[in-house]
Amino acid sequence: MSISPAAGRSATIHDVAARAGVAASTVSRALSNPGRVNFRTRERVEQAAAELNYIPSSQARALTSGRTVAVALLVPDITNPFYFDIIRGTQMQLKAAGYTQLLVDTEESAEVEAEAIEKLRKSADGVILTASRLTDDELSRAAATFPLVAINRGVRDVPSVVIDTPSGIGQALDHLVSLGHRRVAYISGPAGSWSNARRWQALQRHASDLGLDVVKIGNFPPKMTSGAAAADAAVNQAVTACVAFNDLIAIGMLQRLAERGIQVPDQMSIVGCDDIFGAEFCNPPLTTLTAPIEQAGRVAITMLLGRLNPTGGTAPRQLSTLPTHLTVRASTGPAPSRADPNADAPTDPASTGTAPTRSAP
Amino acid sequence: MSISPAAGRSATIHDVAARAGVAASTVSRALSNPGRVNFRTRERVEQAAAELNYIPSSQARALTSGRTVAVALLVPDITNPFYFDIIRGTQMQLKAAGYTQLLVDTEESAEVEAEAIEKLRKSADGVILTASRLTDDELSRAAATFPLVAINRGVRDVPSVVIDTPSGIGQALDHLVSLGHRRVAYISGPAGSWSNARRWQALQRHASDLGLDVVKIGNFPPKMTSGAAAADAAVNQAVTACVAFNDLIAIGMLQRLAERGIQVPDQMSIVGCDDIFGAEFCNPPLTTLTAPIEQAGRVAITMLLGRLNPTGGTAPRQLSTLPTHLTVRASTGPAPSRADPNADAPTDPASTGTAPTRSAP
DNA sequence: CACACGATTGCAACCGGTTGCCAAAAATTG
DNA sequence: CAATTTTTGGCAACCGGTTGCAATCGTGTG
Repeated sequence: MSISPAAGRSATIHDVAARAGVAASTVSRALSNPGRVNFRTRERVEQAAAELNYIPSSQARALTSGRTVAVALLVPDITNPFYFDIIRGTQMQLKAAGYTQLLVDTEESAEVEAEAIEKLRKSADGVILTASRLTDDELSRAAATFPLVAINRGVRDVPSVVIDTPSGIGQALDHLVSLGHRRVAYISGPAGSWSNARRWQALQRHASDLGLDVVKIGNFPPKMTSGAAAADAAVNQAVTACVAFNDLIAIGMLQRLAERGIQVPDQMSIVGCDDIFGAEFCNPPLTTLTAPIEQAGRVAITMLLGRLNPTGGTAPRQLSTLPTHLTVRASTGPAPSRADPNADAPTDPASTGTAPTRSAP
Repeated sequence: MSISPAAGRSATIHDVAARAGVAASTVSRALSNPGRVNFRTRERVEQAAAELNYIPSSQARALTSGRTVAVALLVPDITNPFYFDIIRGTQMQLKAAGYTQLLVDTEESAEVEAEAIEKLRKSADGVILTASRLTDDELSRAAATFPLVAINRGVRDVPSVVIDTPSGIGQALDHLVSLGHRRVAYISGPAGSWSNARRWQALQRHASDLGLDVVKIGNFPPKMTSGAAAADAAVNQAVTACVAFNDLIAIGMLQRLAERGIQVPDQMSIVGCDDIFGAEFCNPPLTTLTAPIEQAGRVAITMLLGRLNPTGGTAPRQLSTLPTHLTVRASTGPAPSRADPNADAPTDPASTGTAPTRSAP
């Protein structure tokens, strides 16, 4: 080879320029703006680049063009398998578009989250927020000055994709009612969670439509370990079925109930939310609200990239709602007969007193 | 405020310089090299920076300093929960050190992997390779020119952290023997996998020490769906126990066996590998080789950062071996009596012919 | 044959920092 | 008090690209 880059260091645009016998600017144009240079010149440049194994520095490019070709994904807690599917979905879509994914754990903290967004402003072209802890106000302010898409958080003026669990909740309740349940508990997730609030709300509304008796139990961190306390509380409340904020808690409950010798679904039915990895093969397999989590990630990226690279014409959608559906597996079954609703639980003679307002068919 | 940055755009080092009444270079030094500027000057600069909410551009900094403060994690398939724990472990350690994680899916392809490494050379300070598909040669060549740590792949001159499954395999086999098993199958993972080869090797060695009869079944992709074929093959081979390449396959087998009405562990014992999320609550809970996966991720990052920021003195370790141990749960049990070893499987009268070389006590 | 215009390509400034080198200022020394 | 150090801070080059503007060249046109 006649001209080669300084030993060791990887080739720069100048090396390519020297080798092709043109100016650096021409190389830049030949590679990123073909048509702006002569056909034959471009060929020479391309060959030189290939020979030198030239890879443009995304850093340097970002400096002038302002585009980093990277998108950050903020999750509150990587530990939660729910986010795995989102990580996966976004990663796939990003890769397809040639973008890089920056993964950031915000530790369930609004402060860390806000700080991360500020930092990312320079090192990413946009951000996906999952289960944001920011206030509505902070959120819409951030969205006004930086490309941003929220997942599972609906706020005015913030593009978002939300998973329509509320409608799924209806299906879940119908299912439970059809199995004869009359008193169900909602196992509440974290206090600040938007999704949690929505689910509880939907559950209340549907329950009152159906004349169901509902109680809300706890606010629990969304972890498997919360399941134990939740399960205990549930049997103590003498409900025959529970709808849990998410599958993690639900699976934790399953474990605890098994430990206590309480049969699922014979003595207690459990419904989860999300249908995460594991819901299908836990014991018993979990009836749950299947959410298109991975798709949510993909859609979020599509929305984000849509506004990063506007293709004229149609403005990108502001809100995408993804449907859920109930997947019935083995953790739900007919309500136990009144005989001994909870052989194992602390006796509570009043428990059957809160009779359903609607009589059985 | 007297001097403020051009409306809208976020503050640059020059804005800070202007506001503090010093040169940009002074600001740079004040912030990154205190001690090089006067105490009072530094204070002024810091205050100006704070007032302007100045955040240095990592891009620009990377351009001159060469350090991007980012580390890439290459995984062959984000779909596999095994990597979730690695993602988590690396993410945690990186965050603690102020680094950013770049997540890349190499699609189980050596080519994509090599390409990614080349790209990353400029945009990351180092790379963690999990289950690399590269040849030993490519790998050590890459490691020679770029900070790199491999997980579960031992190659000369390539810093790596390997999980010592082979020794765990011994424990698993002992366990099976103590339960009376005499003929076990190894459910093989992907053909090219280094870990798979090691596991199979270790299994053979230990089996011959114990006088066990072993067969290798298939090469299966490391997915749950592989479990069905694996399970069928296993019952067909008239073994009473299986050690699977990983938990994913093992769980898939569990499902298939349940489907066919074959009792685990009464008719067939199953041992997994890795102890991924889900192994604990599948049905029955999986006996498996618990691997410190998350820790592996953390250790890998520690090694990598160790060589990125040499602290004089001790050269960083080249190889870190993490122990595993057998976690016995409910998927293993006493070998079925000879009566009807596989009521459900195609009859194979010769199956008991391959008697163990060592007689029972 | 002079002039104009489009296609190409080079020059140079700039993106936002970092850093070697030098000079002014302050402190130390004889 | 002059000479010598030591501090401190500015200048300018540079990292690896991008891009506005101008120069060059070829050719169509009047």
